[in-house]
Amino acid sequence: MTHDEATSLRDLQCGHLTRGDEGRRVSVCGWVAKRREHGEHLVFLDVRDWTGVVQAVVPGSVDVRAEYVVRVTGTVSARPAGTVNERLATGQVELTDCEVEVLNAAEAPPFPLDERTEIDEAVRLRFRYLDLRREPMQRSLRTRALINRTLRASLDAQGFCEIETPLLWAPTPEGAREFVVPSRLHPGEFYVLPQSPQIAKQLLMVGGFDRYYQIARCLRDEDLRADRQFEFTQLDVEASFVTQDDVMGFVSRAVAAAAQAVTGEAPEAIATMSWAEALERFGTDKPDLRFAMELGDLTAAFAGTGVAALAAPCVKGLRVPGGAAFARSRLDALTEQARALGAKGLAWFKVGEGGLESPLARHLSPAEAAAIAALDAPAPGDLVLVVADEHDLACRVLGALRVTLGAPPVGEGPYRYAWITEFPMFEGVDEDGNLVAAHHPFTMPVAEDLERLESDPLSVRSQAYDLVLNGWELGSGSVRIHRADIQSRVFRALGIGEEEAAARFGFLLGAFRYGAPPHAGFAFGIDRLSAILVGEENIREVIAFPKTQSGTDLMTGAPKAITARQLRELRLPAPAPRG
RNA sequence: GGACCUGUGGUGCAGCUCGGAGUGCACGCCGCCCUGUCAAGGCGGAGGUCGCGGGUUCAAAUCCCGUCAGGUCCGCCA
Repeated sequence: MTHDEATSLRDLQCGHLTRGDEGRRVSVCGWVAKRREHGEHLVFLDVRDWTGVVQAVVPGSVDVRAEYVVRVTGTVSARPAGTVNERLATGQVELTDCEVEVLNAAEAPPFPLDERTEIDEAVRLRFRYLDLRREPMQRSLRTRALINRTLRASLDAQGFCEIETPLLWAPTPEGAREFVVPSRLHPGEFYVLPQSPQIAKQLLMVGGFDRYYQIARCLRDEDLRADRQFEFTQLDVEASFVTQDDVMGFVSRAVAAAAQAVTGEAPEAIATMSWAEALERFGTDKPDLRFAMELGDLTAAFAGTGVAALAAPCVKGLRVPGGAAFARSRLDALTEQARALGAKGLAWFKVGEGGLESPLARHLSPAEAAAIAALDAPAPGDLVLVVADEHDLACRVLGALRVTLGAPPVGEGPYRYAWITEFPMFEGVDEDGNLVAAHHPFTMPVAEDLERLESDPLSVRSQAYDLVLNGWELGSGSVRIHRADIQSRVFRALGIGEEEAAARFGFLLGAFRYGAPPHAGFAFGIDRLSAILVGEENIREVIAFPKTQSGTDLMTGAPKAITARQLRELRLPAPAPRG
């Protein structure tokens, strides 16, 4: 305890009473967790605050029940022999000769606030203020606060300056769908809420703040998931006169400090892997390194194969330990999943003592069968899944099956971090035939690839890097383009004309004409890091007031209609009825 | 936009496959009893449009169709 927990109403918090306080007459405040009545002359009250529970012994009846807010004044006493409760942190002591002051009565809560009962999440969200009173939410949000202040301390110590940036920003249509805010003073015109402080922080670099950070709220009007809310929080970092390695160092130190603060253990040094290697070995750009099951390459073995289903530019295999025992229905489900991901099919081979068992087995040449049987670390009783297709698709399909078959829950240790580097500059081509930026259009290409920007753009790598933890993308960053000539070439490659660039990012490009330093940055999701470090698989568990998957708030009822007057002031037409 | 899972007193479940009276369990709630309990105990009681609508059937919590809500995922998330 670094602060004085006493207030005008209390001397100690409930969970902090110990034998050392014996004999003191003290007051505690909290909620009644439990009442155990033994007739007119003896009542036990468990009084709870976030630090824990203490037993109060009341000589006589007392008119309280669960969740009443009380101030209890009593004498800290060692419990009589035989009544010590080992399961309670304060179980050596109790408050005796108690006077109970009811600070507020309470109705019976809609669900029990103990930890034993799993409550439907919709009910928890409707009564979130009660859910927050429960121990798991207390632990999650307080751990998140610890992460926040550890990140701040680390970046402060590394010479970073915390700066806030606007929530009301200008529309820059690109990337994620933006939340729109109508302007009252300028009818018909709009602010947008920032998807991230990306452009603002680059302007801070031009402004001479050579190490900036912010714990920033970001807003994206995209569909929600277990790891995605409309609004989420990023540790946003940008620095000048740095390289990719400098930024990765800053972030690695901050994340390591936060992880150590929570788990008590320093994470091992974060491995670095190229995007190409991650795709080749794990079939994804966010590999879960907690388990093996790496993809194997069978392309050479199947070059010129006679099996039509396996004739493709790329043949990849995945060994599933013990998978030979899978029922046909399970194999069918895997095949279904592979098809849903875009594969034409999924070939499976059960590895038995006597050879391969599969509908395709008798069509294989001996060399092909041997290659499958030898894949990875072969053992009888395994299953080998094979996808033959274009290279990236084959890898991604098996990468997804690898996670389905092998990944533990994300919040389950150990924690395995990885830096993924050398991303492709462009993801592919959109409907109009223009290249699509893999990161964002201000990302610097790898220097030695720059000469191919026009001739072979899809082969150009970028100086972008992701931080991955247990198969979740924590965040990403890049070295930014600070030179107008390179920026023009990238815009041109993306099909963004000079006029369009000026309209969208004019103020940024203008700023870059007045001496932009070389700079680079990163941003990672504090919601995701917090969820993983507290052992949850869903970021709603580390957010005080989250939205449902359909974007509603079950407690406030948001979103809601606004009044006709509000609409008039904003010069917005009343919306047409739904349907 | 799409796929799948879930919905039964305040809470958590069972019942649904194979239709037969809202049947059951635990917690909570209300009343009474109880001087060392701590998931206290004992006795009694209240509490349900089985998410909603339609269909099949002599009969629907159960089968079928639709719909709403919550969740997981695909698309989307530079």
